[in-house]
Amino acid sequence: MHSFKGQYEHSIDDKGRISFPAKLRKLVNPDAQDRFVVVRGIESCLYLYPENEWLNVEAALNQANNFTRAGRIAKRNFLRFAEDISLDKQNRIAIPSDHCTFAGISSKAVFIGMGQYIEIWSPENLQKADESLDADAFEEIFEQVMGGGNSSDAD
Amino acid sequence: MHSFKGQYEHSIDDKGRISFPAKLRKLVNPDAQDRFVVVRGIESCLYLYPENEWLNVEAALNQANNFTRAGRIAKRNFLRFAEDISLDKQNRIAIPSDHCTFAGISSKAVFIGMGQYIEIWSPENLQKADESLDADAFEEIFEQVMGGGNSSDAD
DNA sequence: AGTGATGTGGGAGAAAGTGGGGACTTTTCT
DNA sequence: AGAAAAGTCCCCACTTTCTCCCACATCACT
Repeated sequence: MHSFKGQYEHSIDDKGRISFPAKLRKLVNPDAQDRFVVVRGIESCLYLYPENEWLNVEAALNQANNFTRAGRIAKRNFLRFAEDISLDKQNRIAIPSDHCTFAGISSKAVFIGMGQYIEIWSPENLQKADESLDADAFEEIFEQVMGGGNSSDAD
Repeated sequence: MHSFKGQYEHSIDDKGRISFPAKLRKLVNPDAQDRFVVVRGIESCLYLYPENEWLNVEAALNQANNFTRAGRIAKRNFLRFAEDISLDKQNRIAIPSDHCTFAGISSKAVFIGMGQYIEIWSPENLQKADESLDADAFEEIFEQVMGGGNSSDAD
């Protein structure tokens, strides 16, 4: 019931607000309604977690040991770029400016449903990522990811 | 539900006061509201614990065995540099000057939410720490942590 | 075509961050 | 001991940022 999918491009106004796509909003778990966490993604994009999904991430981070160097680094570099945001009465979110800069987002942003979370891209970066991925590589990656679990593929 | 996250840079005035970030303040447990403990961190930064979290630290330290060298050292070097501080009516804290010296903090300071506690860095030291962080190693840690958090991907 | 939901823009008020003055306490120096 | 210096805490004030609210245009559906 709450698996995000689809792609939606919206514009950003002068105050840094973006409409949250209505179709995605309908998929958000009611427990988390209006409450999200944005965090820097691995590629040049942002991840948006509804609160209920974020709790899983936090649980994983809390297992990192604060008194080992690797544990602290992991935690610090993940949490420092995470921030709570929520929808306003018009179902918009305001993305912190640091995060916009990181993701190269200025006047438009693309939401991509990714199952448990949502990615936010600048159109330019998304296009670059698309271009750097040729069709063969995509097929290979797809096989690698899906091949194992998909037994109907075998015969 | 009160897990600190985010990164906020604030300036320090002539009297040594720093605004405590509003977004972090909203995450402080109401039991501890306004009351904190600063302590020297392991890297060149300070740790800031809300009172309720500090009690857990104290409890852990009290379990350290006083009759082992490691136990004594851990306890001594943590407690000796710990100090109570609290927010003033404008939600500012005054960091003791020797703590500032230790962390190299002069005109600006960066707060980093670390889950149960908060780190305070000088911008310079933080940047140094960032530069010494190997990007590939971090990505590996990142995937490891995130992979664990996304266990609900299975269904 | 009408109606309601959705995406976009702007104005006003509230909140956050910053700086400084003044009263009071504590420390230090002669 | 007494005075000067430093530190602490409260109040006030200003600027910037955020957020709430209203308005309007567009789209989708019946």
